[in-house]
Amino acid sequence: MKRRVSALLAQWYDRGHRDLPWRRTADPYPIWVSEIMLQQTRAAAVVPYYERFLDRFPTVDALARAAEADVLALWSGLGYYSRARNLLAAGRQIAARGSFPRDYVELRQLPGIGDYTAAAVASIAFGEPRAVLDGNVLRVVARMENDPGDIGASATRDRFRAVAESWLDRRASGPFNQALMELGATVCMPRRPLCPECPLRARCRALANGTVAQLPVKLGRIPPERIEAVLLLIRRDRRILLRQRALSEPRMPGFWDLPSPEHLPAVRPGAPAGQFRHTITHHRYIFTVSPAPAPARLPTAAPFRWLDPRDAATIPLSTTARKALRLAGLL
DNA sequence: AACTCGGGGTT
DNA sequence: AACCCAGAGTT
Repeated sequence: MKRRVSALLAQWYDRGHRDLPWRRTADPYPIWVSEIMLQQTRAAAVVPYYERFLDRFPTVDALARAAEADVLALWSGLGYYSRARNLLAAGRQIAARGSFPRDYVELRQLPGIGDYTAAAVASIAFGEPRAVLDGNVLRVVARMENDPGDIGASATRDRFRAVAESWLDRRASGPFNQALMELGATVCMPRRPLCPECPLRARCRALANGTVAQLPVKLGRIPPERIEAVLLLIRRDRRILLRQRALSEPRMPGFWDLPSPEHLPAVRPGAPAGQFRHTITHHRYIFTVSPAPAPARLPTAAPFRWLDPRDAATIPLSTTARKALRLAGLL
């Protein structure tokens, strides 16, 4: 007697799963916010940001009225800041329109909502029968089917999506999708998966073939690039000199950061106070933090301001600046 | 299809 | 040091 994948998943999920805050609501707005924060970000890292964000912006109208700098300040440290900008832009579209999008097609048109997020919100909030395809699902499908296709290739994704859709419980798509992702996150993990505990082990072709550890296949990895840079720690009384990144800069436009020597050529950096590492995608930065005397006059080419570290949570401050201030014992 | 996102936890 | 995470936008 072969039971459906969805039945095996549902029984396993109902026996116990992580208690995540966005699973306690049926309101599409917080579900949407959670899905944006969860893009390329682990659930455990999202939880405190999610709580703070919804405390500050409890409704889509409250979000729509917010200043972008305030949204970015709450996002500061979570990374991938275009998510926050797109979230705000989409929230303003929704508020202007007067109603929350009601299905996958409408959701998919909003900035920051791609195939995954549209399917996730549509299924979890509205019960629409859409299968999600995220990193967890790709891994579970690759192993269940023992499929060595490159998960970065569109042909593989189309094939895997068809499998997920064939499993989908159309009457309970939200719980089904969450159960499948939960399985990938807590049992069918990238390394050292817990196959003996897996509710799908009897149907897993990779387990039967002994190829679990080789799946999924992901080709075309980019080698990391090492970049060294200096951050200047310039103090006046209790305050620290910050420089705002230009709106035209590709990375983190509008964010406040510590200045570097190229921004203040007249300043002579002192002996380093320390170093820290910072990684994003394939860039590995090594920052040296150097105290320096305040310049007699600040250049006018870039906007500067003085920050009392106690106000650090109120502005969009880069994580590198936070790390530097923490290293210096100022935060 | 390739590339980028100035994160960060886990192994 | 890899690996990769409830991905999306741009070129």
